[in-house]
Amino acid sequence: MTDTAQPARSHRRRYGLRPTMKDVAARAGVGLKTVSRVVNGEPGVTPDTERRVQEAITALGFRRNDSARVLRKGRTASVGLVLEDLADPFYAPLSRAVEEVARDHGALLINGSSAEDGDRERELVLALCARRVDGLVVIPAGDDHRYLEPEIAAGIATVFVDRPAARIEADAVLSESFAGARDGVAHLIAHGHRRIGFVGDLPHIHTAAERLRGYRAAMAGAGLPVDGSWIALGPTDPARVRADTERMLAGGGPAEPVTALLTGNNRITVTVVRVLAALPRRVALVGFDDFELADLLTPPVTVIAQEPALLGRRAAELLFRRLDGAADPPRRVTLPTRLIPRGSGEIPPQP
Amino acid sequence: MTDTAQPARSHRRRYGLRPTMKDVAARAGVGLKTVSRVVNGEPGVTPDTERRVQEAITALGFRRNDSARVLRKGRTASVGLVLEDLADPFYAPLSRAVEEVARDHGALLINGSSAEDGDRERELVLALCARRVDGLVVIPAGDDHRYLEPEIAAGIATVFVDRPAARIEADAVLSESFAGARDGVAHLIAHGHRRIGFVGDLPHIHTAAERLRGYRAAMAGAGLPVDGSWIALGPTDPARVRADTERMLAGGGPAEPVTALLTGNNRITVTVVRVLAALPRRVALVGFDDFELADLLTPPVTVIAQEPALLGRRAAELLFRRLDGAADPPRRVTLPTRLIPRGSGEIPPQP
DNA sequence: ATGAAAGCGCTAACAA
DNA sequence: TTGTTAGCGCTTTCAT
Repeated sequence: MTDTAQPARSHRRRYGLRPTMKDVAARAGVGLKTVSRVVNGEPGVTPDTERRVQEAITALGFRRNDSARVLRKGRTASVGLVLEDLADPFYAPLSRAVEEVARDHGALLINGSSAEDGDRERELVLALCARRVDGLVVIPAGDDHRYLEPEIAAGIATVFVDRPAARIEADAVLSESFAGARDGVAHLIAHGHRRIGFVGDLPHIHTAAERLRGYRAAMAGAGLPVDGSWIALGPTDPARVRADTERMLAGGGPAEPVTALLTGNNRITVTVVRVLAALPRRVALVGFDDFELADLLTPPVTVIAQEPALLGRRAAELLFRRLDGAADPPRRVTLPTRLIPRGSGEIPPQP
Repeated sequence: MTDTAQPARSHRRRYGLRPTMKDVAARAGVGLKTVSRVVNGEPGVTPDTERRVQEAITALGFRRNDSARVLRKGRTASVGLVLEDLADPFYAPLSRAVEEVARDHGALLINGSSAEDGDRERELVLALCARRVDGLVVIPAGDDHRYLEPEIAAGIATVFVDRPAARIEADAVLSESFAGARDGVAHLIAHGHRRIGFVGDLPHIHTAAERLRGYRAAMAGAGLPVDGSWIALGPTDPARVRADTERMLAGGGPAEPVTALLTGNNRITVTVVRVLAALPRRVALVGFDDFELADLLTPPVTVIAQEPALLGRRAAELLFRRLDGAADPPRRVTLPTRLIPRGSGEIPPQP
């Protein structure tokens, strides 16, 4: 028996009487390298030897230690994904798509939520780098990614998605936020609205800024003035959105209240839908991002749809292209959005 | 300069001119161990030496290689999560909660989707074990988890969540599927229904079987017969659910059509809501799992709510308790469900 | 306070 | 076909 000397091996982990290749080799009566060959399916082992090794493996419950393998080979066959919130219905399909592509390339996915906090993003990214993930897909929260420069220089491929990197050149896969928002507002204008509000995300977030720009462009393009009170930017949490929206709809200031709204993302849209549902007056609504059940609400919600799964897939594909050696300069891929009229965006202005 | 000899070091990774502690030590003019002390914040380094080491670290862009560290220390400070689908709105908060707890314990989360396929689950779990994750949280898809025995024996703590392990004793955190379904059906019966259908998941899935059992128990408890055509089990994909539901609502057989439905999970509920929305006749509905916007539909959907985030948190907490050495026998934690009446479950029977 | 040596479990290079 | 040796980058142990 090999495993009787337990107390003497106090340097092993508490539970960890993990057999190693050496143990397997001893048990099978072969050399270490032969075990390695069998475990990795390399050629040059007689069927008979292979069988004996396999037996030893199952008898001992051997499982190759990938940490050691990684240390030797340099590649971890894993990629990191850093996003804002795993539980956000917009990011869930994105992360699923990244996982799918990673799987096709034999890689595991390690992921973490930054909670929209730049410091936490940095901490997470660096932890992933310390683990030597082969590559990173990042939905950035921070506003300065120079901390990634040494990592990228050291060979950790990095692709940003949904928002571009700040202060460094890097691959990015984005949706057309500007054009999408502009088209959404133009759609409302085409339906007769002249006083249109925008409830958006924090302005330092790239997509939020772009969508605001799109909103302004559409208004300016139609020669419509924009009152300051028609724009409410802030965190996505429901209380803030609710308060801002109610304030905007109440009017009260010198300007008359808006008759239509553009919302900056799916979380905001859902909260605004709740506010509007409780309102006697009918207010038109176009929401950025599609969301489940939008078509079954009353009225069904008109949206500017992105394809989160496609964002994720494209980002991951680009990442693996880099890992395969593609060395052309950083590229920015942009995916179109699509306006889906469902009802809420076609409500005419009501006083 | 230290990094001029690039071509000679062909054994390094393509990009990977990663400085090591040795490089840092050379540059700072100190010993290797001193660098290790600084990097890990261990005591016994003069402020002056520490400063020199820090300078070398930033100058070289050094980042500790955690693979090597893991190899030495035995612990990876990471846990694995295997679930059915990252993008499922039920599992997203669960995985988020696991991540949160892991983070509190300084661990990273590695996760993968099994796509409800037992082989893929096994493959994923074993890949995670090979990476020597400290522990695993598993939403099982397979029906035999004996393959995990050597891993668990070797010290990889494992907690099952949402569904119990099959054919092994292991920790599990579950919702009360039986009682929840039974109460949901009892609710429909209390509102006058006598012909109630159940549209559920594949019967080999533990929760699906339990919910079916709950359905039957409630019907039997009220002395109501159950026609075979009132039960439709199968995969969650919309086409199947739609077809089965339409068939059930059409009646057509010897039994009269059902006047109310219990649906077995959130994905199924959403599809059934779509079917019912297109129907002239009003059919009562109670759905297992709460879902976003259920309260804004017409009618609002009565649900049996679980708390996915709590499931995840409890599972992760139990996992880390195990990792901290808790060695009591496997336990099964059960969380209650809550019936939330919103309208669809209170519709009286219509012929 | 600091460093030298050994070795974690594996793979690459080279013998036999 | 099979085995031996060196060493991946780090932590541990033990000297100094």
